[in-house]
Amino acid sequence: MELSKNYQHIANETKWYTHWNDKGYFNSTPDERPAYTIVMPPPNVTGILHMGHALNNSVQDILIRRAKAKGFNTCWVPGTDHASIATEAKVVAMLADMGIDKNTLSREEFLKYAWEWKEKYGGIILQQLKKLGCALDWNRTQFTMDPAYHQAVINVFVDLHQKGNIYRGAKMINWDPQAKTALSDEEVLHKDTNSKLTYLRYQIEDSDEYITIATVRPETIMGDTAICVHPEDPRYAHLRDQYAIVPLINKRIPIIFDEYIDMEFGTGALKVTPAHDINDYNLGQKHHLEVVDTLNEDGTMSEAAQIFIGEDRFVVRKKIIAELEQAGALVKQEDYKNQVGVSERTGAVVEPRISMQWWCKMEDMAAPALHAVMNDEIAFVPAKFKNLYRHWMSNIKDWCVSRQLRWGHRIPAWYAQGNIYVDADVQGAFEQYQQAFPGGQLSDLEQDNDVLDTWFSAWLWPMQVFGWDANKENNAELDYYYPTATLVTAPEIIFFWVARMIMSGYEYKKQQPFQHVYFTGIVRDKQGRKMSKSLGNSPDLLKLIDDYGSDAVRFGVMIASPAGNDILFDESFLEQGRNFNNKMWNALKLIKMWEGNQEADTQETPTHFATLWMQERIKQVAIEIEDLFKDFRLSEALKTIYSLIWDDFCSWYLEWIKPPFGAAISTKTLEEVMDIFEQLLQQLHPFMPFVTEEIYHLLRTQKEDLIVKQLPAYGTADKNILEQASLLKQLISSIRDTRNKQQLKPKDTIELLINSPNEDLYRHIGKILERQVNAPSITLTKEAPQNGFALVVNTEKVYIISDVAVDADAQKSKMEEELSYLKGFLVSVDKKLSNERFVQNAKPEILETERKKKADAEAKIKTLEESLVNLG
RNA sequence: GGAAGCAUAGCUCAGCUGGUUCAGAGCAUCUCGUUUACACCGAGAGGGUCCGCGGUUCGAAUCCGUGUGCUUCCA
Repeated sequence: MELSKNYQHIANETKWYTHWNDKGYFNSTPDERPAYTIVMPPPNVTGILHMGHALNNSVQDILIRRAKAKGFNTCWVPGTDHASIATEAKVVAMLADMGIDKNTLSREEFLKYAWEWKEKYGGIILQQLKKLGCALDWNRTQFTMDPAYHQAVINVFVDLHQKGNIYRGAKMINWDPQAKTALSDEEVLHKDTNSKLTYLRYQIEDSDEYITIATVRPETIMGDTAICVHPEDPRYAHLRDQYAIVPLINKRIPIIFDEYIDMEFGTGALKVTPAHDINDYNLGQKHHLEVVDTLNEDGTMSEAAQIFIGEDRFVVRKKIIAELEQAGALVKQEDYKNQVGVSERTGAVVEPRISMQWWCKMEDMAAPALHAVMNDEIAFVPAKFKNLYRHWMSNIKDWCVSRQLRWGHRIPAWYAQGNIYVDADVQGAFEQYQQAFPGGQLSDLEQDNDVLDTWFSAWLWPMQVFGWDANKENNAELDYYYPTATLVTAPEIIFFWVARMIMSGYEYKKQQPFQHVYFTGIVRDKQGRKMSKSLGNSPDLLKLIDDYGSDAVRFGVMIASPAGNDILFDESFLEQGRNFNNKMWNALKLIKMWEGNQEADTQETPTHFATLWMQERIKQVAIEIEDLFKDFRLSEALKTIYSLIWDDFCSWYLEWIKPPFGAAISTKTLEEVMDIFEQLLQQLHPFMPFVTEEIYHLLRTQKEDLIVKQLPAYGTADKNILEQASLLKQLISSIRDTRNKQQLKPKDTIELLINSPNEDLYRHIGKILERQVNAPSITLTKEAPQNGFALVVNTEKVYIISDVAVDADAQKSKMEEELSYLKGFLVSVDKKLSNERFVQNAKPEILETERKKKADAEAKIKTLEESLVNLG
């Protein structure tokens, strides 16, 4: 078969994904093997694949494929999240395009549109993950609004309510006036904003005196119910028990004193608006102030504002200034930078608002969850995120779980005659109601209109995907797959999701949901900016996969991204990955060429040392990789394999065994090189699954697929052979360097004389060395030749004789340079070794290496000096 | 205002438990090279006071403190 010039990724990727899938390699059912389970962080059903997903899912796929090769029964569960706010926003936008106002639709009508939208556009992202090669068990695909999932969520709500952990109450929450829903603290982003600090004067009642306050929200003055100053502020001490008059509406409000006030800020006097600021709210609670809510749910002024009723808060902020100025209340305005909270989903400026919501108490659930992470029952990778987690968990607040949306899990609470009945279904609620009111009718019950926070379903994910339900006995699947092995996610959702899954896991399974949490970094663009839709700086991932191949994309996102470190995405990483594909492809071509010209060889080939070395090298690297995987140092592992294949295998090994032009290769060597290549492909497979599987099968007929091939147990490598090879490499490099500097052409041959203390070694490496430096033969000698260019490699004295005139000064100065470096080096080593404290304190193996360094340096110095003497 | 992280070659970054076979990779630069695996390549080379300062230690890029700069999270 003719192999193409370069590796062609497009056809292969589809071919192999289909093959793996058809063979059922992705599917898992419990058996006698240990399980290795990962639940995929379910992307939003509205989502499309971006770089963050590529990184996140590459990591998971690597872990899964590696575990497969290690004999685990791997199970990777895909799914999507219904994403209340994000999805509802999309559906509302779609309706608007169709000329339909959401508010004119009944709940049922709206949900019909929403489900239609979900069926049509939702879950595209799962198809896209196939292009990335993800070994997901598609039979287990879940959606967080599937009927069983829904039931589990409802049951948890009811259960927590019965336990007294869920309650209804009016508190100040973050209100998104665009989506018209409550948000949790975690859903609010704080943005630096250029604002105006407005100074306003309020007249003191029954006097000509004024008190000046500073505010960034002049439109809220109608909601003022006090002015607050510091009790020790001499400027205002005389105002105790006085009242001030709110401009424009002439409302009488008390002047109160509280240490909360920062005397340095503004004028040291604060207008207190309990309905529209969390700090003011707390102050109001403390001083029993009236709460006047001057805003409607859509951010317009309410009746309570008395003026500007129905106009938007930001319009009013501008308009009111003119009126205040006319009324003589405006003192001045100055530029001011502050942080404004905006909704993570809609971008609208969030209003603090007092509102009746459902709350989940967190304190009790937080305790075991905190403990588990602190004592590494759940190990964070990297561990630095433990700090962040501890901080949040120790200051945890009750969780606002209700959202004023329609798309989601509707809260299972029914209202009748002023009472609330929480139950899994209306029938249950009705029974409760009848107990309280025996004559009550079913039609009296009205269900809560709100839905649950999306994370209130997501936090059950690792359990529910295996059929868990609070009202059901555990099942065999759950027992087998849970706790899951590793959760791979972004640090951004450590509170939203990770912490809450840990809490629900301990609450309901009395067990951690996962053993490790691997935090990926955030993918940024070249300038270090976060990739986002609004910036338009996320590359089109599917196009990149088409252009470079999935393997190259995986390589690109993995090569420079250790756990928890952000990655600055650069297309040159992908080029590197693509080139790597091609490198392996060409190695394959070379071997296939040899296959066409081979002959059985009974004798050991003169280059047999090469194979011996490569086999030991693989053992050495296999052990390194095993350790790296244990520590989740995946990018290090990839780098290690990359270098093993490119440098050791391609650059050294293949060149060493390459038969002379036109000559046949020994069948035995060919078998060995294929064995070796297969092992390398297997090590690389989790990172670059498609290209490795393809080459593996083209190399020779295989009984099984690489994806399911089990890793052999590797023993320890033979140190001697590794050292000998290292010397051989150094000899080759040094001699080539000399050839280069002597301006020798590749075709020019050289005569090589070597004065070596290890003459035996050259029986093994001599032939290789000759070929690699284009020397027809090597002469072992104890004499220095007259006309040779001398160089020293370790303790080998090498003389190169060629037709080119030798620049004796050049080689002399180079040797002297090296000699002085070595002497300096020897002094520092000697200094250490003669330091008693060092000898006493250092570990034995450190001492050993220092002694060896000393011996090596001395030997080298001796060799160099002898050579210098010979140079004259 | 509170907290965390980062600062290593021109660029993007590795460097685990402190010990010059760890100062490294890729890209970029320079020299040479198209003898049939690969120019998406090969052989070589150059390039860093490991942010400043102080400390711990026999020994620090690595640990501690501090300053500066950048980033992020929280309020």
